[in-house]
Amino acid sequence: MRPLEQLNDLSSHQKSPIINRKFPMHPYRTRTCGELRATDISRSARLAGWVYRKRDHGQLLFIDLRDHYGLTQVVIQPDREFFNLSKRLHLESVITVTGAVVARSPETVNPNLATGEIELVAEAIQVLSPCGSLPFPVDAMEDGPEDLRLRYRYLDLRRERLHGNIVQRARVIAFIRERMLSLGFQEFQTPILTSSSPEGARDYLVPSRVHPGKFYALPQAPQQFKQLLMVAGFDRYFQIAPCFRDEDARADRSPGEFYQLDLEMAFATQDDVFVVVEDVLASVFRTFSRKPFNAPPFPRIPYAEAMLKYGTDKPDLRIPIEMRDLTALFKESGFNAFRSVIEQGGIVRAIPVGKIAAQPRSFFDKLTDYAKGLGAKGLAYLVWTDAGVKGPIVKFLTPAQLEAIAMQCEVHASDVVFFVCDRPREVNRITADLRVKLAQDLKLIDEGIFRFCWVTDFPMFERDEETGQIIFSHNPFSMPQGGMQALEEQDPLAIRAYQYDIICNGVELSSGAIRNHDPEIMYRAFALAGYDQQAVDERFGGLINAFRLGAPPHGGIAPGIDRILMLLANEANIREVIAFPMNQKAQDLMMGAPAGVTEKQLRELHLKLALPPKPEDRRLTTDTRRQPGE
RNA sequence: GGGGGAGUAGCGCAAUUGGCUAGAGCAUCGGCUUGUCACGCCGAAGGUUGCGGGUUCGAGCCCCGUCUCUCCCGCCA
Repeated sequence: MRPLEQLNDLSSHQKSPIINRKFPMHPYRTRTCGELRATDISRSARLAGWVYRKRDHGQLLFIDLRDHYGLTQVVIQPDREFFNLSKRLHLESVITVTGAVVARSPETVNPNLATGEIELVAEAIQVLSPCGSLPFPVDAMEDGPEDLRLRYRYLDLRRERLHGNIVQRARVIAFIRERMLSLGFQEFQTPILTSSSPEGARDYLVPSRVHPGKFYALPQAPQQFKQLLMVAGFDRYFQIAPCFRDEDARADRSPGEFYQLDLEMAFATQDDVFVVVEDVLASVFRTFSRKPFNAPPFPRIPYAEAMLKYGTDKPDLRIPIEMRDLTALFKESGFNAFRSVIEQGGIVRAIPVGKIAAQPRSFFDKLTDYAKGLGAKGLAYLVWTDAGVKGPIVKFLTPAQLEAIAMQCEVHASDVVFFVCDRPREVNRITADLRVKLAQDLKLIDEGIFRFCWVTDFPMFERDEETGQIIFSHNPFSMPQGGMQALEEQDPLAIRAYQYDIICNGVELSSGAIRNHDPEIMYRAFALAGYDQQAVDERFGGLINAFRLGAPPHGGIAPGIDRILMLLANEANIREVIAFPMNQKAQDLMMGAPAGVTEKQLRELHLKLALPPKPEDRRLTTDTRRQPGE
C-alpha cells in the first residue's frame, strides 16, 4: 500500500513544463493544474484538464480540474452564462478554464492539496472533449474488474496509482540510462527480427514474405548479439532491451514481452559484473524507494547452499528460517517411514521455527494438510516444551538423537522443527513452499525492507528426470568452472558454471553468466549434453565462428526492469507497472491482439491455416468489444 | 495441458439452512442546496444473479456442462 499522502498528491508526477505565456494567450492553457500557488494570487490563468470531481452547491459549483501535474479547484459563480453548462458537465470531460487565481479564505484552504491555498475563479469555460458514461470510476480507490481495466487501459492509466507507476517507470529507466553511461557503458540497439534460437523458451515467429516457408523469430533476449558486440570490441554494452518469449504468464511474468536491463562486459570476471549490478541496483533502490535494504556487497550464496537452507534458488532472505539436512541422523533412527525412503535415495530436511510451541493443535493439523496438498506424504514435527520434547514422531527417536537434532537445528525453548522426507527434488519443492507459508502465517516477513543476495555456482549440467540424459541446467553459453579440464575429468553433474542470479525478497531479478568464449570448450560442453560438433555449428555457427576470430573473455547479466519496478512500487502484479500489458492469456483486450488476418495477407506469406477442431474463439472479435457510451 | 478462486445493477458489494417482490452505497437522470474539497439532502431509473441444462413446490444459493477473469503447477536457455 502506498502512503496516504501520495494517493492524494497528483502534483508529485512531474514539474510543470514551461508554457508560452506571451500574448496572445495560449488557446488551451497558460499554467498546469499542479502549478498555481499563493504567489500567483491576482494573476489570470488558463488551465486545461479533466473534470475529476464536481461539488454542486446550487448557487455555487466547484470543479476539481486534473491534469498530469496535479489538481486545482475551479470555482464557478452562479451569474456566469456558463454556470448551467458547467453543472451538466460529465466527469472526465476535457475542458479549458480561464479565470483569476484567487486566495482561499484561511478556513477553506486545503492543506492536502499542493494548490490548496488558491482556487481559479472561472471567467470562461470551453469544452474541448465531452466524456460519455464511464465503464468504471476514475476517482475510485478500488480497482474495477481486470478485463474492463485492460479494455479501457487509457482510463485506468488516468487513475492515480497506475499513472504514478508509469511515471515512476519512466524515471527509473532514465535514471538507469544515466547510471550506466556514467559507468562507462554504451547503449546499443539489436535486431527485433532475428532468427530462432533452438534452446530456451518458445519463440514468437514472423513469417517471411520473400523467403517462402522461412521465419524470423523475435529475440528471447539479445544474448548472441551482445556477445558479438563484445567480440566487436565495444567493451561495455547495455540496452533497455525488449524480450519476447511465448510462455504462459504469472503474476510476476508478463506474457509475450518484457524488458531487461541487458548488459555485457568484456575482459570481465564475475566480481566485475557484481560490482556494476550492485552499484546500479543500490542507487536505483536508494533513489526510488524509502525502504531500507542491505548495502552492497550483497551476500553470495552458492546454489547448493541455497537449495539446502531454503529449498530454492531464489530465497527470500527476509524470512528468518534456515533449513538443515538430517538425512544421516534419520537413516540410523527407528523411524521406519523415513528410513525406507532414505534407503531409496530420499533425504530428510528439517525446518526449525522459533517460539511456536504454544500454537494450538489445529495449527499443526492445518499445516500438515497444506503439506499434503503440496504432495508431501505427511509432515513430521517435534516440539520443544518445558516438559520435554513432544510430537508424533518423538517415540521413534532416542534421547541422543533428539539431542543431536536440537544441536544441529540450534533449537531453543519453545521451538518447533518440522521434517519432510522424500526424493531430493520433492523435498526442495515442498520445504521451500512450507518455509514461505510458515513465514506468511506467522507474519515473520518484514514488508518494510529489501534483502538482496546473489546465488552463485549453479550446476552446469543436470539429469533430465524423464530421459535420464545429461542436459544443460541453465545457459549453454556459460563458462564451466575449471574450463576444459573440468569437462574432461569431472563428473558432469558435479561441474559448476560461472552462472549467477540476483535475488531480492525471493524475486529472481536476473540471471547472468561469464560466457564460454572458447570454441573448443563449447564443443566439449555441448558434447556432454549430446550435441555433436555439426549440430552446434548449425545452431550457433555465427557465434562460434566469431569466437575463432579473436573473442575477449566476457560476461554479463540482464536484470528484469518490470520486476524491479514491481518491488519499488510494492505491486504484487506485473501488469501494474506496464502501460499496456496483455492479460494472462497473452491478449491485448484494448487493441484486440492477437487477431485474424486476411486471406491476402496469408497468401503473400505463403501460409495456410490448419486450425484445431475447436469451436471458434469469439473473445476477440470486434462485436464483443464494447465502446464507451454504450 | 492440469489444479484452485471469482463472476449478483455501469462500478465496488449484500442477500442466515434452498423461502426473495434480489438490497443499500458510488456513478447516471430529476429536484433542492453559496464554501465544498470522497460536499450534503430528497426522489427516480437501473437486474435473464456470466451462459445452458438439471434437482426441487420453490434455486443467486445445490448438481452437471460451458464461458470469462485471475492465482498456481507444467513451461520460462
